[in-house]
Amino acid sequence: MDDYMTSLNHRQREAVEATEGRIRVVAGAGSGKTKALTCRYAYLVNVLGVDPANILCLTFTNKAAQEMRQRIHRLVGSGDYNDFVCTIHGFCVKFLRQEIHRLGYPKSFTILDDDDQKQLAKQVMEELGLNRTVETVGQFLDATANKKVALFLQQPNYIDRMMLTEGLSESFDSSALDPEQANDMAFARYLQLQKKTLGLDFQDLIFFTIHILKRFPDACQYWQNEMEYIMLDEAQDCNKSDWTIVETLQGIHHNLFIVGDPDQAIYEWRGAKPKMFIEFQNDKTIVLDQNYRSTSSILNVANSVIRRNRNRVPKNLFTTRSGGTKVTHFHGRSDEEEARWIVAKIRALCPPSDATTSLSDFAILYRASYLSRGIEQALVRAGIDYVIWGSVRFFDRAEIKDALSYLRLIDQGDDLSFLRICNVPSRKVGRAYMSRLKAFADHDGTTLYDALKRHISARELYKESMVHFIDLIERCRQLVEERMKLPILLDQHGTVVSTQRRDHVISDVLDMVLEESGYKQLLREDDDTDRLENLTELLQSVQSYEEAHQQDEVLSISSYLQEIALYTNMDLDDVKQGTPRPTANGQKPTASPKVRLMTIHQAKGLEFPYVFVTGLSEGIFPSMKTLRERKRDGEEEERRLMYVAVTRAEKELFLTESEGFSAAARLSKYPSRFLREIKRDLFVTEGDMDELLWQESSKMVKTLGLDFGQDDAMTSSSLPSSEDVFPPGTRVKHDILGEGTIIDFNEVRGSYTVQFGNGTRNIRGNFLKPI
DNA sequence: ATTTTCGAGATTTTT
DNA sequence: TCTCGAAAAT
Repeated sequence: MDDYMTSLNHRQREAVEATEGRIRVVAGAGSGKTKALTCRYAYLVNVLGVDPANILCLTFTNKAAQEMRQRIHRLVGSGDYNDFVCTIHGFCVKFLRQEIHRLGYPKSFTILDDDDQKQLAKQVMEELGLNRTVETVGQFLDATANKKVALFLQQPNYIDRMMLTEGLSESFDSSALDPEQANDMAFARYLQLQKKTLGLDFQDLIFFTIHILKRFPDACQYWQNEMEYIMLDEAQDCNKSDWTIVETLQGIHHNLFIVGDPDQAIYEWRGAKPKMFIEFQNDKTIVLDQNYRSTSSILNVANSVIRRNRNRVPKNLFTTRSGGTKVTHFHGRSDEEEARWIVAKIRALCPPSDATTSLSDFAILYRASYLSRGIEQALVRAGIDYVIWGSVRFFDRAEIKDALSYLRLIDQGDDLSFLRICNVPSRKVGRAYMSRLKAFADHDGTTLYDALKRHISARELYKESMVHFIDLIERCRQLVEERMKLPILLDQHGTVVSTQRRDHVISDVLDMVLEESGYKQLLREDDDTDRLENLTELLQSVQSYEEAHQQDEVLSISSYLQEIALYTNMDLDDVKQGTPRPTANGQKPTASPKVRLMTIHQAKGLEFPYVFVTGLSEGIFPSMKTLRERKRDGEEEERRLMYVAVTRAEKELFLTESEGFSAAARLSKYPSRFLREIKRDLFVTEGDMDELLWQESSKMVKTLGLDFGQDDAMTSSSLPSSEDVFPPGTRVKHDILGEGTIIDFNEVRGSYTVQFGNGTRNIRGNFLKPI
């Protein structure tokens, strides 16, 4: 601990020791922000003696929470304490498991993922006869989400009424409605169906938490009291509701420590409010601007990118490590050439025989996930191992969801899991059969599965395949019940002796249901080894869960399902118990080192020795769509994204783009403004580039009306970068006006007031040469 | 009534 | 690359 403290610089130390009150830390990229946070947590526990149960430490992603937990663990020692090191959603789940009974929900409420919501939406649309070509399921869900927000803002007590049967469950007759109303009917129906599943989506987790905090003062006070110290990471990416929760929770102790970087705010598109970080009422602000990550060559590029943003609090990152290899720009004649160059570069820097560099030192970043395609092809051709980081995530895979749905059906018998797997593998039930079954269920007021069980012998429903299906589910349920009755045996030391049969109940049931349902057979017939392997892995992860919770009274299918519910978009390795942890820079210990491909958003918070930022073309990055929809704000956020990308690099940075036609942007590709904004002498260009193309780009941008500069000084590369600001008194020469003296520099306009022989003029820097 | 097949279209970012 | 919907085949 003490060692750790001495390794901090004085600002970091100040942050660690500022435990009381409202503290804000502005932490630039690579300035040791996580170090300060984890160390502060350890300081609270080890030096102040605060109980970890009273510290809330909120992160932005599950991955970040995971890493934070591990680093804290190393500093604080073992113990079951890291309960409240989590994402905001993770906190809400913990909160709601304890408090949601106030709203009439069971504490075992489920969390609805995208697929579940789609399922619900489809059902609603089908019922109300909404044409899916007019409005897709996705659009329907977007609209529903928006309506939910509006409803919550206008009348948050709708949540109270959710559980009352009146209010939302009138019978729906869509025929006599005009389209406008039909939409609201669909919305109401959606809420009604959702309520029936006793499930909350991600947004509900937040809303329900806020609602309970507001409506039940005793609950609110309890939690305010518990949360003696609150830390909030990535505060610039929090939205209004996130802030509401955090500000409410700090209501008694007022110890709120927030960390963020307005220059890395890249989630405004989904409602983040970086302004709330900037305007945060605080007792003390600490700025961490010493960068420990990158060389100065890289940092100069980063600074010269971000200083173009007008809406920003000025801050310049610095490093004591000067020099480093100059940043390289590559211009390809086609996207294939761009990809080939990247691959060749990697080969050159990391020859197969070399032990000093590893393929895992390389990251290839892009604006949108579909851009990985071309690069992948080139990598495959060159025989370089790569992984696409966080693309198709383990728990998002169809076979995993199917398997978990079987488990959920056995445990809960709910409609959503039933709908997902009742015909997988095919039991020859289609739309017609399902609507008959639905009629039975509606009539009885039961779930689909219960209705099926009860009426299977009815003429309309009888089907041999379904008889088998029911039989299988029932046998699984019996097995679970039988096993759960077995007591946990402890010896005199309190250790578990013989729970074999009980321990493995979840994995045994899972195995049984996948085998006997014919699900595995289906995959074997398709020779789908990948998916079979995934199922094996799932089984193993269930087993390790069972082992980790051996002594737990609550070990059950539902506890397992609840545990993984929030981690559904993480890789299996992160969820598995007892697996090796990611290293400090977010790398996963993989058997063979691999180049990593990811979107810039996914790269946030990570660092790599060698970074390629690819697809730097107008319309792709910055993205045309963003520019069109959000104008200048959009452009500034894209620029911050560029800043994030650039600051990922430790040793060397490569910026690549190519000519050709961009299908997404529907136009020919030109070098991105973000490239053109960097001073030319900060990077070298490789590849065969026509200087004219470079010049053309800004014209092209202007014709499209997508340049948001307030005047020419901002759009062209004339804005002087900090290194070459002429101080007042400098003698300069102008081609036409002759020699003069700098009087002043106007930061906003990017121009100098110059005293010439015949009076003063405001002149932009690139028209002036020092004498 | 259900399943299969085929072609077209669309692709940001996350909890 | 993947998803979705419509038409053809069983």
